[in-house]
Amino acid sequence: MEYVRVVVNLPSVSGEFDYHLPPALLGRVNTGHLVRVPFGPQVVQAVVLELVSQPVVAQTKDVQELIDPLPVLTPAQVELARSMAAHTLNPLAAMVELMLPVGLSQQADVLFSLAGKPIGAPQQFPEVQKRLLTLLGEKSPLRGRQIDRHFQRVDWRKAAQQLVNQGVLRRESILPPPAVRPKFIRTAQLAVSPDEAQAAMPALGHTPATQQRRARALRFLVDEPSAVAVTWVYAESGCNLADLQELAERELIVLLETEIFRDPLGKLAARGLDDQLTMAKTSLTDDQETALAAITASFDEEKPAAFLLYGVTGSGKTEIYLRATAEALRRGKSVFVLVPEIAITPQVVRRFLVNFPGQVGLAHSGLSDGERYDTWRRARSGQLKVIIGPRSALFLPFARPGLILVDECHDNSYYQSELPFYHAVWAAERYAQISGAVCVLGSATPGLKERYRSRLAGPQAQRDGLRSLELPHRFKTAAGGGGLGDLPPVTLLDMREELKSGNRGIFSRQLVEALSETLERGEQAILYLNRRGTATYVFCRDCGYVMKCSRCDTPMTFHTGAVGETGGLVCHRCGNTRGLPNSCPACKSSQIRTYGLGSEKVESEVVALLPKARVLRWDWETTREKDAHEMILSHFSHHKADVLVGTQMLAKGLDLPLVTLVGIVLADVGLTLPDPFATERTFQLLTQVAGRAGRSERGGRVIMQTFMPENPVIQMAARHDFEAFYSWEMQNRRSLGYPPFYNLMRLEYRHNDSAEAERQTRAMAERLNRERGPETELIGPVPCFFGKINGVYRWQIVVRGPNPAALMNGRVPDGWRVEVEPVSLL
DNA sequence: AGCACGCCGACT
DNA sequence: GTCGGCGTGCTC
Repeated sequence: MEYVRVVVNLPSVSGEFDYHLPPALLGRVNTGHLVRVPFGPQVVQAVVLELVSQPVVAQTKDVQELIDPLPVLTPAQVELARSMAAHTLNPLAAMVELMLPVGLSQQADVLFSLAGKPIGAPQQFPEVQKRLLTLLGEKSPLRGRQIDRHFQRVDWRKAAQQLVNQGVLRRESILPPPAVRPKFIRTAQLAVSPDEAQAAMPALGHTPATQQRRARALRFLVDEPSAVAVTWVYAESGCNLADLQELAERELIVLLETEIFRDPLGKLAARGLDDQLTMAKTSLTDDQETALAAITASFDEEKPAAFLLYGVTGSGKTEIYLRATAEALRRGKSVFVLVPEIAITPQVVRRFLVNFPGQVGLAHSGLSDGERYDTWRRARSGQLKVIIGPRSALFLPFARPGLILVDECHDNSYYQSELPFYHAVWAAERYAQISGAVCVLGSATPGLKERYRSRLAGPQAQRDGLRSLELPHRFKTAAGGGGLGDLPPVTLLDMREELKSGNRGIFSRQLVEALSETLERGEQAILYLNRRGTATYVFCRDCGYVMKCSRCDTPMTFHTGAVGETGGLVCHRCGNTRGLPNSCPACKSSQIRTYGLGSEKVESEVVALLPKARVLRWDWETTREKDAHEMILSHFSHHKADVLVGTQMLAKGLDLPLVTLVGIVLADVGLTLPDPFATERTFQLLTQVAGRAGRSERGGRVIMQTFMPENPVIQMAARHDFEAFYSWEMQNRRSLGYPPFYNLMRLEYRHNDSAEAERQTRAMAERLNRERGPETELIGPVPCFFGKINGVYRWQIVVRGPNPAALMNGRVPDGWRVEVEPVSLL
């Protein structure tokens, strides 16, 4: 086995390449190792996929170097990466990249320097070349990426190449070393017995001041049983490094370099953790026992199962996660806990931290590269046993995964809707199969597809099924109190009637009344609106013209905070802003007004109607800053506000026991979108938000305002009737040929010129039509629903069939974005 | 990602 | 006649 098959770290290169192992590396390189290899004219990083005895090509180059003595990927991860690449049509390198910590994986670069050749009259060079020569005259050599910073939006590479051809510049391919490194601190430790140290104290320096300083340092170390950071010694004794070096010279102490881990949990732990969050001492309910027993039993099966844990809000899923985790740890296995967004699930995170102290790592976007790298390394070395985080947390390198939990598995944040496209729930299941782990998908509102899969029978169930576990009853939560009733009753409120009776406000009279009663009782309320901004549109009452973003063709939204004193318009696609128009751009009428409502508007209305209410707004706008989620949530849960006004985020699994009223300001939003998944998303959001009410013995109620009370989706959501919705929507999906009955693939083409985007898309449609089988059909080509983003036009084709991805022959055509099993067709 | 090879338009 | 545009294809 003197050859390796590698994937090179260039995200758009999809192939696998064979290299020869030089004698010095023989036996030291194996699957998962990170190496440096020559690739064409450049030097790049590569990850070893496998050892091979015979390369597929006659000529092979040598592996240059082993970058990290330990593998950066486990064999199971390599298999997962290959499996994901095949399923999503992404290049293998892009999947491997997901698994490497930022900073460790380095892209190749070029190094430019002056060749020392005398340059004639500099003015004979074009502008860009002159600038390059000046730059390199000041600082040389420079890496390509450093030069990039000096030339924004200017293509300097061609000019540089010309100078290289003329012999004025020299260039070489380089591979920068990893940008992250283990962090070390200097520590000191007593090297002699306390008595010996005591004896040495009088003669530690020539002057009394020096002697006393060194004696204080030594005395401090006598009291410290283990190595301490030198900065501590400095602080305690006023000594400096020279003093400690002198003490070390005399062999009274030793100076050490100790590796420390940048620990993102430091801040959390310092805040103190509630011990009421430990696993309930009380016994589980029968349903919980049954579910836990099934999961536990599966650990010891030859082929561990994938479960769908369907539990209504407050039914105690977290308790099962905790106990299943304990079981996995007892078996020496590690555990992944995937959550939609870590900032929104502080309770779940805390409970894991409290129950498994020192073994839990957090992975999320707020970490620095160093913290991320250290978390990754601690997972690799086995110091961490449990990882909690969003979809990317699945890719940390545990040697022996035993359990993969996906909380709120219906949540769309598990799908990465940008390149490279992938679904973390699919990956979690696949990874569990590969590594022999148990997979548990938990949700209060499982998706149609998961539910369908949990009800398969026979060989289909064998191949594609989920084992169903149900927690149909609400449970006494750790944070809650007494026994709980059923899900809260929902009142459907016909807003057309309100209009007819002269109420033109955004709240029905019943909702206002319920709000004020709730606050009088000292309880809390949530108002949910699936929108941001004060007004959805600015439109002309004379001609109907709607203000749109010039770059995106998307209606702009009014925000009081944007664009100066009076407020202005914001495009939520691209962030473009502009002021409010005084007259209609189309017909010059002055009757151009804001129309619609958003969370800002809801907030100000509540303040106007109930001046004493303390209102908090929680939406994308108010959570831009770091830790804003936690601050808003803790503020509200400590009852420092009475009403929480918010958008989508309210639907996630919050536990707010004082909330007894949920008002859904407009349930209709989302039901009219041209997307086969919009109905399901809306139903899930509505039921999730409704579930926020009455999470304690105080009970609760929901008021759902709508302009279409006869709409079956709204009615079923109001009844919490999952079963009815399931069969209703399954029938739709069946008759329209959508998942889970057929699979979809979405192809998108983007271009500055709309005609070109259309032309390309039509050409692709023709090709697909020629190659498709009779069971496969195309929807489109059509412009996307969001047809223009940031000045770029988008067209798409949706392919529907038993296996539409097969049409691509494993590759995405140049310039196309292809989504296999998309979660939205907008 | 680079870079080479390759085939069509405006210049020393 | 060449310089150079970027289309296509390859890198073990």
